[in-house]
Amino acid sequence: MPELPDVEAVIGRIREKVVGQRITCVSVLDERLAAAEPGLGSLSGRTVVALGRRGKYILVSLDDGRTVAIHLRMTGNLIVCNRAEAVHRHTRLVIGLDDGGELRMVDQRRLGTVQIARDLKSGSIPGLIRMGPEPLTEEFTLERFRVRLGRRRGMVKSALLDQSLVAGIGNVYGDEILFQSGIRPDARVEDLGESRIETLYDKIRSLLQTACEHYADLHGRKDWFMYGRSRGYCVRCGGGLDRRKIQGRYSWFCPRCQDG
DNA sequence: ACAATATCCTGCGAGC
DNA sequence: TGCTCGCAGGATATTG
Repeated sequence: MPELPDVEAVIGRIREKVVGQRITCVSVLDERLAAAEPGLGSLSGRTVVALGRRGKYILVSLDDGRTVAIHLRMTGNLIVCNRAEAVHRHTRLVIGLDDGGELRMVDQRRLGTVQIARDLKSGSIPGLIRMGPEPLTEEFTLERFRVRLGRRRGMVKSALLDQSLVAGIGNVYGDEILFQSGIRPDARVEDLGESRIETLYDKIRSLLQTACEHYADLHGRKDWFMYGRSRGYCVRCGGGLDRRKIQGRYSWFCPRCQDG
């Protein structure tokens, strides 16, 4: 489920209940998770000093300088609840907290990952090494976007899904951004032209910003492409949507409203 | 360099 | 009822 705004929402929901807490115990309920990161038990006794985000990664900073990088992939979620509460069927990791609460990672499809880095900058988390600029910060400038986009070819949707170009965009927000920009997902990057590149840049920023700010109301936004996408029609012209498989997943678009 | 495909997983609804 | 198929808001490796 999570793209940049979703990851932000998860962090916002749990931050106050986690930061400042000392970890009392760790139990890994999924063998693959345990095998991929054998050091999870060593988190016991440490205190969480901060919660952050890089791309779609949730970064948990500890008092010993280490960072736990959590990626929720398709179905992952983080919740904080009292230890007395029943453990949901798909719970893969439980981190006990000082105050009697528990941070739980729930992930139906088990594609989510948890990795511990001794030092975030050491490059021990492969997915973070070539992570592109954060779209909602000043490091993501039009100029930088233009240059990086200019160096590549192929379909625009592929470019948006590439985390090394811009961090945090996924399949759904990618479609939304392209709809707002009036650009087809299978348009070629090399054919875009200056004005469309600028539009794309603006929409990436404005859309992600709006989605983060009004995250709770997103479901009811009937003027969003996402709303019509799940129903197969265009929220602007009312016509039927087309879809095309790009990067192994479907991109939805309106053939009338997205011409470029 | 890019595109298509397979892979990692589970579960849901559609269609037979 | 039960089966198979396609699909799901992700990332990566491999092959053409």
